[in-house]
Amino acid sequence: MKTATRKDEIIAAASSLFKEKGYSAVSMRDIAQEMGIKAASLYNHISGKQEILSTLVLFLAKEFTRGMHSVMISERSPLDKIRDIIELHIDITVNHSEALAALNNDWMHLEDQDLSDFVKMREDYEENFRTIVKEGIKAGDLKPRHPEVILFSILSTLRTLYLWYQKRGKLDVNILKKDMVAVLLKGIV
Amino acid sequence: MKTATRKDEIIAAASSLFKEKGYSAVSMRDIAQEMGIKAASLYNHISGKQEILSTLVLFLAKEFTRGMHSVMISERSPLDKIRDIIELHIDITVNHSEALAALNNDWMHLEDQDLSDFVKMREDYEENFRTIVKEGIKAGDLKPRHPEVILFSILSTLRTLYLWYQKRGKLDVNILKKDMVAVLLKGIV
DNA sequence: AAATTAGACTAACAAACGTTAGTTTTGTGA
DNA sequence: TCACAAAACTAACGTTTGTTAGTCTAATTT
Repeated sequence: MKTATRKDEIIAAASSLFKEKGYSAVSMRDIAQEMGIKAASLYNHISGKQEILSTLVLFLAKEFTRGMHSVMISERSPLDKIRDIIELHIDITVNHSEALAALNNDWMHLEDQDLSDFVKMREDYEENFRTIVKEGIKAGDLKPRHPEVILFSILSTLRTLYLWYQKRGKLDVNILKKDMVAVLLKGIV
Repeated sequence: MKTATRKDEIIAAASSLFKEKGYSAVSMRDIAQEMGIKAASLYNHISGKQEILSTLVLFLAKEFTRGMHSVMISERSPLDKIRDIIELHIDITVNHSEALAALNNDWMHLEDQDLSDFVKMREDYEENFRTIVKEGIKAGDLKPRHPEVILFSILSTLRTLYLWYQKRGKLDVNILKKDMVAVLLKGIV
């Protein structure tokens, strides 16, 4: 557990502001004020506003990519893989709830290589998920519904979880996982 | 069916840009360019950027509020009311898919009275939904799960539907409703 | 034909933006 | 105590921002 550098502190402060107002509505002066310093001082630690965003977003994108990869190479059933993906999202949400807003809402403000890297990772992630869903249907694990609707309903719930997790007073992670898996897989009626 | 005024055209152009980059990242010059005119000309039709946002967001918020109200006063079962709410979201998504991005992501840039009006409507909407879910559980219509988790999983799926609706080539509305109700209520396994 | 109006235009404004340059302060190790 | 590096500062830059004022044009109304 290495100590947080000044750069990490800036990124954390920025995350919090991005979550409230979005990347474009947050100025370097806002971030500096949150840190108790002047805007120009930020440049002793980071190269610019864009670096804050890309550090934030690409870190999380890689986290999801890595998680999906280990699910893919596991020998578990399609249904269990979906359970694992749900838990992956919950784990990342619990550990990085501030930064997830930027991942979801501000990725389009990335530039050049960072943007195309991100889009690639996101597309691959969805494609892998889609494959698992299709395998689940073929194997009879899942009901024979349109894979796209299943994929969408699970993914949009998981992607917006960060919005609720904080508001509802940080529920216990294991209870959350249990409830979430139950509702998403078995429905409510 | 009254014809679209120039103001309506501006709001439509702005919606499309807001959806792509968010309210703060879109300039009046961007909107003007989309219309093929100069930024200053926009002010012959609207009072400012803020009016575009509030027109957009409050219109939709009222649409949801009105829809929820007619569901509430109906004499249907809690389960049927939830079905109706799902269909309400799908109808609004199909008819206003561009504007929904601003509702979801840019409402916090509203000012003063508009902001507090919006927040009130949104809170009331969620509270009404929550009440229906609780009644459904009490009546035995729904499984006895935590109402908050049910509410969250349905609502976050419905709220992000606009993102998928366009990407997946505008599916048929009735099929979409059927699939959606099935997946959200009965689960996938 | 004259008058009115809707809707575009150019030019400019003050404020806020991200960022740079150069300087001063602060804390650490020799 | 001195030297050095880390990290703050002030001041300013060129751009972009939302918006206003005033003007011109083309269509519609009288």
